[in-house]
Amino acid sequence: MSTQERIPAWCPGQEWCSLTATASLVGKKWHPVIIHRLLANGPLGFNDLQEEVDGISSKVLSESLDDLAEKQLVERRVIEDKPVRTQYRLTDLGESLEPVVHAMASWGEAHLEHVDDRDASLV
Amino acid sequence: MSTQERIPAWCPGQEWCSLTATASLVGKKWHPVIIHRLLANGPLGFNDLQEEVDGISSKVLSESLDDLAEKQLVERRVIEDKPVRTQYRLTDLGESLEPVVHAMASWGEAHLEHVDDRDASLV
DNA sequence: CGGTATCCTCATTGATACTG
DNA sequence: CAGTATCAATGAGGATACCG
Repeated sequence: MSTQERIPAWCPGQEWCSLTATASLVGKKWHPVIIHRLLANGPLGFNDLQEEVDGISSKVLSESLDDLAEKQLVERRVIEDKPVRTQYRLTDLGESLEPVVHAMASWGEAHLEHVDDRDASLV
Repeated sequence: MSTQERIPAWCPGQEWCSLTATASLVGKKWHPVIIHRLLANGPLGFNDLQEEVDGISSKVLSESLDDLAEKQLVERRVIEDKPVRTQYRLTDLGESLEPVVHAMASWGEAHLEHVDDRDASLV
């Protein structure tokens, strides 16, 4: 994979390029959740993962996993038993996102929870 | 602002809700950059901010700031001099995102830089 | 079980121009 | 300086169905 795909073309070499590049990974709707689930529950099959990430369609999950695999954050491993199984696991690079995902989750818990105090009708 | 807008409706009360909620703030293309610039360079006027965030159109900057203000991460302050000036600054809630933005920027620097070693034609 | 293939809708972005 | 208006383009996401 080339830099072109990792560093967006419109990013004009600023100080914050790496920030937006990270956002383009972690900012996708389902990517942080998928990473979070794989961090928590180890390697998972496709359908297991779909249940973990409740609400995602198989199409979007498939596309997300393709994207994550292309970015070398997730590794797809086919187990050649019968019936054939598939496992998705984080690569080392993917696991290295743990602090980022953790920071995001922590912030959400700390700062969105007290919003619920004002309007606890949901959640 | 109600919980409905902060916690996405499709988020089924899972463990990772707060994660996706954070992602919906920090995952927007320009939001982390705007926050980063405001963290680094204090209060800024509209046009100053547009220069800091090189490449953003005034329309998108305006919309992003509206969004950030609505989420109480950024405060808009009109200075009633002549000519009228505007200042955008982070709220306390906005500043509390510093660890998240920092984690994202650090990860990007640490893990995208060595990609450039393989293809240093850009950046 | 582990996906593709369609089709559709809506959100986001961008370019450009214009205003008080 | 600080935006708004308009319009076009893109693409992410969702619903559903189907396949080996």
